[in-house]
Amino acid sequence: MAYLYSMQALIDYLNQFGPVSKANMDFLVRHIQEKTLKKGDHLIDLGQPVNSMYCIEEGYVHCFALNEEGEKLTRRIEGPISCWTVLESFYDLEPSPVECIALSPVKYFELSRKGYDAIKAENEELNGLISRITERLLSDKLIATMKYSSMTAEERYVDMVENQPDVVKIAPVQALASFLGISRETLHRIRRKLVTS
Amino acid sequence: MAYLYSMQALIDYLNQFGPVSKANMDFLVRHIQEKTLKKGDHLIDLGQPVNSMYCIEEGYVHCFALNEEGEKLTRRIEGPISCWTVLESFYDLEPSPVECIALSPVKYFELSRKGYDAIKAENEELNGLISRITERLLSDKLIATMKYSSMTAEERYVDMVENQPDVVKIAPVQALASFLGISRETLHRIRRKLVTS
DNA sequence: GTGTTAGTGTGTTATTTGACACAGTTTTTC
DNA sequence: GAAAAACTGTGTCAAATAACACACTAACAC
Repeated sequence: MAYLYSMQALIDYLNQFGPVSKANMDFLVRHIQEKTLKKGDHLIDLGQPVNSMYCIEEGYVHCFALNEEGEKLTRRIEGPISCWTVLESFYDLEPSPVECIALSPVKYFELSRKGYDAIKAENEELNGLISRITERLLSDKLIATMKYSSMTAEERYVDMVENQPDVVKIAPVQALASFLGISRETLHRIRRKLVTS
Repeated sequence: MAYLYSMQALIDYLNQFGPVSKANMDFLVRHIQEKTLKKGDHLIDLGQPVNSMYCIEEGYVHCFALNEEGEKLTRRIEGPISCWTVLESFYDLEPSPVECIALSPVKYFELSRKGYDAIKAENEELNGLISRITERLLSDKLIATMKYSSMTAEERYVDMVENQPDVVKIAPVQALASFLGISRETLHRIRRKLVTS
């Protein structure tokens, strides 16, 4: 069985997490769907349960909650290539507190909860792989979040410019500012200061 | 085999995460040590690798990093009863970026990495239990951290007063302020405002 | 117990930030 | 491709915050 080029990228990504037999990888991949979004399409709607995990292959999605005034509070801007979901909804079967919309044309992989459960139940090697991936993704995200929380907005912005330059380029200033926890004016001041210094 | 009363509390805590046979629970518990700290004792030293997971049974520990000026930046204040460790050190075998010191007399349980690995390797039920616990603790912590990051310092303080009143009582104002990401003066203003209103 | 140190309450001042305003630009829509 | 909508840059001003200063209190060491 040969894979589409794009699926091969996902397989390479998954193989990072430890050895898996060809048969098991085939089983896993059969549960994953490749989908696309046009700019502005909704990946996740506010208030709907999130029953899938996602892995962006191309493009970016903007995930945000809404405050009382209807302003978008950016939770994350996801791009290639990492697996993610809306944790509080996926794990606790709650309605999603966030809305996710494509900022650009997007190609992504989707694994439903049903597929996720089937893979975990299939055999020991797959169960172990999924556990390792889940733990690694959760702990990396937590470490990154804690690191970010002890930095100033300016330090976080500089970190993003260095580590996620594509996100900084493509994301609307308002979304970026909201993600950094500051107003767009303050982000503007930071940018002005950084270019002149 | 009868357990000490205190160990029974830990067993009850672990049983929340799913059914485990008596034999397996015995096996698990044999790898856990109960220890104590006096106020001011170091649980984790800065720069040392963290090779254990902890579960506080009584008392509180203060975990903090130091900035360039040598000021303590509070990362967490841990009390009964939850399992935790210094993730970035435990998972990546790095030197600990934080120091953990007892704020009061402390009784705690310790599970070494060696014990952790032995339990995971013992059999399927224990491996599954450890995975479920790890995933649940990581995802809960991540959800809480993300929730906190979208709140103001005042909202976070009110949340702590409601959900962790003991921590608010026992923690030094400076540590609490640092945890909330504000100066001790600002925390003082928030407190004054809340009592008078 | 007494001196020393660490921690706390609170006022004043300087800095930073957000809110607002508005013109200029880009993107969408028909 | 013209009109509308959304977004961005930038100045002014008001509010919030950190920095500083210092008196006061609690904890600790001897």
